[in-house]
Amino acid sequence: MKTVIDILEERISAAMAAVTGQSGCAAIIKPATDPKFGDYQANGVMALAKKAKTNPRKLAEEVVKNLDVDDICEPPEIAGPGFINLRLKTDFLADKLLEINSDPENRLGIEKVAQPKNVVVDFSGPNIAKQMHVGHLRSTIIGDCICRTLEFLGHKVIRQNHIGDWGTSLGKVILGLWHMCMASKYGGPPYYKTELSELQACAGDKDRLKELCQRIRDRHEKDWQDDFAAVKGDANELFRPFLEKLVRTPPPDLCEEITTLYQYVNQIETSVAGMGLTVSTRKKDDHVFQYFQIEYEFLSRHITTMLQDIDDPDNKQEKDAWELIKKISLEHCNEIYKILNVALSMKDVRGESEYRDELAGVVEELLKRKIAEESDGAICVFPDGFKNKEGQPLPLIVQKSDGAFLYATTDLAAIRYRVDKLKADTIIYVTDARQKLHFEMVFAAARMAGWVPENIELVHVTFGSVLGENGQPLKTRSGENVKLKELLDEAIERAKTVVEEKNPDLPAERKTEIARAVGIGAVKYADYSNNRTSDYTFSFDKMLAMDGNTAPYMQYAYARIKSIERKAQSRDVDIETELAGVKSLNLTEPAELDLAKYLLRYGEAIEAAAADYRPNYLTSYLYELAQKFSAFYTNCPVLDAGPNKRPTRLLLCDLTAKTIKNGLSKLLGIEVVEQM
RNA sequence: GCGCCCGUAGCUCAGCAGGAUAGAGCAUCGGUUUCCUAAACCGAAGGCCAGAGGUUCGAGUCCUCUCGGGCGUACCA
Repeated sequence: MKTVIDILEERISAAMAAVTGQSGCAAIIKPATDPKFGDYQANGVMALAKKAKTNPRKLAEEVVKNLDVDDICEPPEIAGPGFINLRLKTDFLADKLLEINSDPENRLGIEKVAQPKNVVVDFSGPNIAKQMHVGHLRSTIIGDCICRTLEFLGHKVIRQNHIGDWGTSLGKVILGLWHMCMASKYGGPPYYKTELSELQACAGDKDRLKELCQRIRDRHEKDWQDDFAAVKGDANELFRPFLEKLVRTPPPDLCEEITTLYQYVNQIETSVAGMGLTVSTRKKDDHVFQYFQIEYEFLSRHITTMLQDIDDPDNKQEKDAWELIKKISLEHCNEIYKILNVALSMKDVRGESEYRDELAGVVEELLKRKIAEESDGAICVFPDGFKNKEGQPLPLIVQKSDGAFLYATTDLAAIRYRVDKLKADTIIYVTDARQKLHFEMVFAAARMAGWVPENIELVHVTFGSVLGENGQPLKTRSGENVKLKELLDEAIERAKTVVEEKNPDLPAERKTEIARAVGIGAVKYADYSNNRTSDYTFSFDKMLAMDGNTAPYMQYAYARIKSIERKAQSRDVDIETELAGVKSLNLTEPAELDLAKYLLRYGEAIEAAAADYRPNYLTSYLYELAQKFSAFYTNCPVLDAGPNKRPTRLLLCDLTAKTIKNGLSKLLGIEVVEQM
């Protein structure tokens, strides 16, 4: 079923073409700005008149004369400088609603696209060295919504969770695990926890900090010596056995611990920077270990290089640690995805490490084809049109002067994979706006290399930050990232309080269910309902409010309809039979007509949302629909309506419920509840 | 310095290809419950769309400049 806008666009464009003899006239149909002008308006005639240098009103008259919309609209009216105002016929409305009602596929009148595309969507992409935090929320849920919407429209969507599993942060966690091992031999509360807060506490006090760092370093050195004392080699004494045990039986809080360990190592490295402290480490030379002192702040980077040489059996402990971290972290991510109701699973994971064998080849090919060149020791691509501070060409660095590859390299390898292996027609990247320049350059480089033919579309879908009430990016009081799990738990907890208050008589199990749906729904809906390009202020109170454009309001509207259905059953009204038997509608009340017209516009909202990848077009539509339903609900009794009205009203209720459910649940991944 | 994004009601935000009198929600004030969930509905008030020029029959929307904010700008992701 075509959207009303599309039908009108077609008809009026055709009339415009007939009048002017030009093809490709745009009618520019929009919803009327005021109900008194009708339901839709055509704005295109004025622009056309301007081009043709004729009187717009006269042209509009000509167009209307050539226009055939009798089956859809009342006679069109010309108004103002040349608007064509269109009012839908009630019969047309009724027919369309009946058509939606009888759709066996239950698509609510939404057509699938004629030519489905292969769309790769790169989203979420958490770094597995850390737990997911609030910074991952937007990419994860906006990406999910994009996938769901495109899928609903009939495209083939390939989700790619490009997790961070190959960078320096992994070196930090591996080092962190070593600390965990060392701490275990001391007994008592692990030193890394106390030292982490100590380090944070004396961040401003240089002397104390220096003293503390020296102490940490000395203990580290002693531990290292102990670990290597017995057997010359590779941490055979303590770390290896510890790791093996950890892999066999990981403690339940290991994920939490990994986050702390990461923070600890990170904190040490920023604290000791420039202090000249060194510790022992080893390096492999022809399968023989060499021992040397390394600057403390570079230790984790050194470990990263060993990790990156993972296929060397001598680096088995790094490999084991890495695999363990990855497993634990992904379990955590999956738990979050499940809570968030995000359709992302292990099979969608294809992280940085998957491209590790291709990175050298990427650089090599770029060099061979003179697309990349060496500059200050680094291998760079200089795409046209990018300048640095001095106005010099800005490089996209694909290999650092120390030989390491960067995320630009990985992204290029990933693009090749997505084009060649996944056969993408469109690749969508859902990341925050700060990476705009990076992706512009990566896209440019990929095009230069000929890896992405012109007909393949590369899209960077950006979004703003989540801010706290202070207007700054949302952080905990101590300045850390807010863990997503904790944030979601709090949302559920707060929703629980409200359910408890509003509907204390429900069974406990039901209350828990509702609290989950409402709490998580509120967080997601609040995000979706904002324009994704702007920052937004996170507020539990606002997102959980019953009034306004919130998830609870939407869920409540749905629950009210379901309540009517339950009531109907108790009155022996068989809704299904009654709806299936509806052959004609009786739309008369303003609230009925208003709701009916709006139900037909779902497709417009989806199209707009999909075209610009903007979930807020969906929430706006759904909210307005729920408002129109609420007005209808208060003005038009359903079950007590006479036999000439009840089927019509039941149908309006049913289609509204289906639309809300489709929008919330299918497209936004927000659960609906039967009762609230 | 340069580039990108942003500045709309007291607050949080919409405004989709330039179109008719700029819209919601919160907060404020006032009304509605013998009737399907009042977690609701109806109404009032609230604005020189940051400022100044320009293009146009018409500008929140396009162009130029100014002011104010955010982000980015060679080896982090």
